[in-house]
Amino acid sequence: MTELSALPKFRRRAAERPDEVLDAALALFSAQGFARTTVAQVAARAGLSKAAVYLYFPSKQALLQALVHRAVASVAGQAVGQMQGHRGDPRPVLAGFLRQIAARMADPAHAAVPALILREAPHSPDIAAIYRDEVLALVMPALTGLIAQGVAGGHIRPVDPELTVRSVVGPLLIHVLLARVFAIQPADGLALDRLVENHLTILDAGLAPEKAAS
Amino acid sequence: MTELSALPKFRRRAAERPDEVLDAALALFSAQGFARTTVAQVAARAGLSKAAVYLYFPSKQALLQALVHRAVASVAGQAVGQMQGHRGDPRPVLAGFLRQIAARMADPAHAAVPALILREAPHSPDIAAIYRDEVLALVMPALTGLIAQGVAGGHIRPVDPELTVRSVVGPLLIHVLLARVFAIQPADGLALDRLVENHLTILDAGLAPEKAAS
Amino acid sequence: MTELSALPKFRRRAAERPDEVLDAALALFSAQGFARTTVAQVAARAGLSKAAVYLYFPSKQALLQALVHRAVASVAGQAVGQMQGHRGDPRPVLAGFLRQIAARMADPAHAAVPALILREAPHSPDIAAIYRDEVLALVMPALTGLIAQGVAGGHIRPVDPELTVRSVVGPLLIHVLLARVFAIQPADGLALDRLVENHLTILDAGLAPEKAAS
Amino acid sequence: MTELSALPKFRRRAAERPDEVLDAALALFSAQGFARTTVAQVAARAGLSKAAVYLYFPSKQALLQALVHRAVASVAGQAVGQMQGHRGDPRPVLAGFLRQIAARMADPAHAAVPALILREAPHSPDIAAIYRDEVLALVMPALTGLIAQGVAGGHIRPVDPELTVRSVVGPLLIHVLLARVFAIQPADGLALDRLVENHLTILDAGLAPEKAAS
DNA sequence: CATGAATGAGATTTCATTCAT
DNA sequence: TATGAATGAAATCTCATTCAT
Repeated sequence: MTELSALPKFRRRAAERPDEVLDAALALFSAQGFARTTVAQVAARAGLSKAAVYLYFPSKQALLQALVHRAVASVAGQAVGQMQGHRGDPRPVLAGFLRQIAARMADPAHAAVPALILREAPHSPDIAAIYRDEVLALVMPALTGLIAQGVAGGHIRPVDPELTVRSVVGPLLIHVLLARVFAIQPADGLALDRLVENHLTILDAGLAPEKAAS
Repeated sequence: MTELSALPKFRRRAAERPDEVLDAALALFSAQGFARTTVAQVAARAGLSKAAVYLYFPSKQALLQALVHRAVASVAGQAVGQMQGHRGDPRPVLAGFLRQIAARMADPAHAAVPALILREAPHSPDIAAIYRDEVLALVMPALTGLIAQGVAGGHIRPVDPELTVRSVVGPLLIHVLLARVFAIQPADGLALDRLVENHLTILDAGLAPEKAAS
Repeated sequence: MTELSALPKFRRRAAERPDEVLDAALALFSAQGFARTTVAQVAARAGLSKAAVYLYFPSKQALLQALVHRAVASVAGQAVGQMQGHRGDPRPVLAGFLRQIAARMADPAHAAVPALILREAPHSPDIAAIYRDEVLALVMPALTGLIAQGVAGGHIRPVDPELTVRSVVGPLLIHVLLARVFAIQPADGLALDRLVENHLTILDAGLAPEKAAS
Repeated sequence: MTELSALPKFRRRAAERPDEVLDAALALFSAQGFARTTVAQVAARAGLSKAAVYLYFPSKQALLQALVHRAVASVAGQAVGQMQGHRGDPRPVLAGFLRQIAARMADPAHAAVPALILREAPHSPDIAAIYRDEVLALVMPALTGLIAQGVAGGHIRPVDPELTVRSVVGPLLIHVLLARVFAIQPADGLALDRLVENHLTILDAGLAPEKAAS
């Protein structure tokens, strides 16, 4: 499967192993759910014995946590930076942000973890916490602040910044959810680009300050 | 225990039993997830023996299906009727629709089933199918049609009706999801009303036809 | 396996089952030790499935506890009664007590539980506690009190009552231990009677008050 | 690699290693029992890798055997010598022997092996055999012979020498067992000295030849 | 209609042991 | 000599499901 000679049993490459195991786990957890996936399946997919999985992760639950951690690391920071210091009309920044998320969601591998979290979080408070603390706690306030600043500067209509965040990102997320969970999507496929542009049209006008009528 | 005649001890009301079982199942599935709930727990909560559950439902999976069926039964029809024949600006109808959903979501009992479905659907194509066929397949086209008609009549901006549906309902659904899954909500609680009104403000302007300037 | 017709699978007699399981467990734990005995072995010996064992006992450890409890119930009371109110020379009572224990120890079934406890107690504080609290805490003070009263009344030499208890019962217990653990015993078998009588000879003289020589 | 020169960090003294492993094993087996102790724990405590343990001992069971062997090595000879050729009243020799054992038992490190053996012997005939053959087979006959000679010489009462051995050593052993297993001991601690002296008082009188009354 | 008793088939986790380096 | 990596074989415990009553 790799290269050179075929070493049947022992392969001894510890450094890569944990990641391989997490890859296998992600694929299976996403496809079947955490509870329905057995450690044996993860091991088999990673090309290891069950016991070897426990060499790297102390429990099945730890596997899930490590998985989420790995996926979540670095996700938030990128986007937040751009918003932090922004002054002026927030709409271009919001547009950029949505397009960025859309690009990420287009890759099923990236969409898999949030989907997994959405399903497992209710039963695993720790899983929910990881995502809440490492992603949402950073991104949501940044968005809220961005909008608040826009309102203050008169660049956008006087809306509730915190609630408006939902109006900004909700449509994109629901679009992906509908497609992934119920296979409900436009005839020409996921059409994320079109979805984003259509939504931005509405958002742009929806947030525009009232025309100071004469 | 319920009706008129006093048969307090020897209650043998066969007709209500299945519903009681489903009530128990819903509560438990919602709280712990389908896979983590045992038939024994459902039976205990319904005040029956495990075997009795199998008297009414042939399997644990059937329990879930029946549950979803029951919840979904009449949900769609109500809303669809109002949209079906509407002519003119769709925005008031959309507003009414959102307020209706919001009212329903405010009751945790009503929000439970969609949340459950969201989590179980990926692993149970049949569950996804029930919801898709009995709810989404009715509501989504109705909304799409309503918007298309609004565009055609010049009441709203020329948007893609199918994609705009996401912009209409997404914010509300994401709001509830954030609150339920990650406990992320405004300081003053779920604030569904405020969310809807804030969103409608944006939506109203966002969908408004371009001012024919000059 | 039992009587009448051969009912291959279901036997339905719940009342006797727990005791049958405990019997099986005692036999196996005694022969192989607790850690080396599997629940599967216990189940097989009791003529049940593994799962059925868990129907009656929530864990393997609980099996051990129930076992000890059952064996220990009522053991202490009998002997203690005779000592409680005794006045006068304690030696006949001690002799009776030792003969009673010896008779009990002659039956391997009775000796098994103390032997088991001796081995498992160090790792299972709860097991040690059961025996300590339900047997030793009753018998040892009774013996101590009996001897103290004998000393006070001048019937026996002024010995330390608490320590003398060891001199009374130690030889018998060590004899059984040597035989069971190392198969070290007289040529003619366990010879419990001879052991007790020989020990009583020594004890009788050993405890006798000093001849108040003239 | 080993010799003279000071290599404080890079210590590679192969010769001591097996003993260090046995030390670790003894501590752990005593504290947790053989079955509950893992080879990994032993290795960790000895500051080695698991595999290194297998370099010195072919199996976990061999570890236990070596342990017992080492502990047992010189134990017996000392005491036996004194008894072998004794002529005259055996009681002073018995007293010396008991005091010697008591002194040894006062050190938990010395008491650990017999306690361990007591627990593991029933499941490991080889372990029982080591102790039986290398300790008991020497000490018990020596004690028996000593007593027999005392009886023959009229120094002590005509008792059964083999059984009387139990009366001599049993109390001491039971005292230690009660303390170790059930934490049952005098208020002022293990009090081994007092126990021995109290027991010797009884034993002295108990073995004394009948007063040739007139 | 209802249930107590029972189980087969697994799931997670552990651990003594081995081997390439 | 020493070890990190790996595993086969088991052990405990769970659970959906069945059947005699």
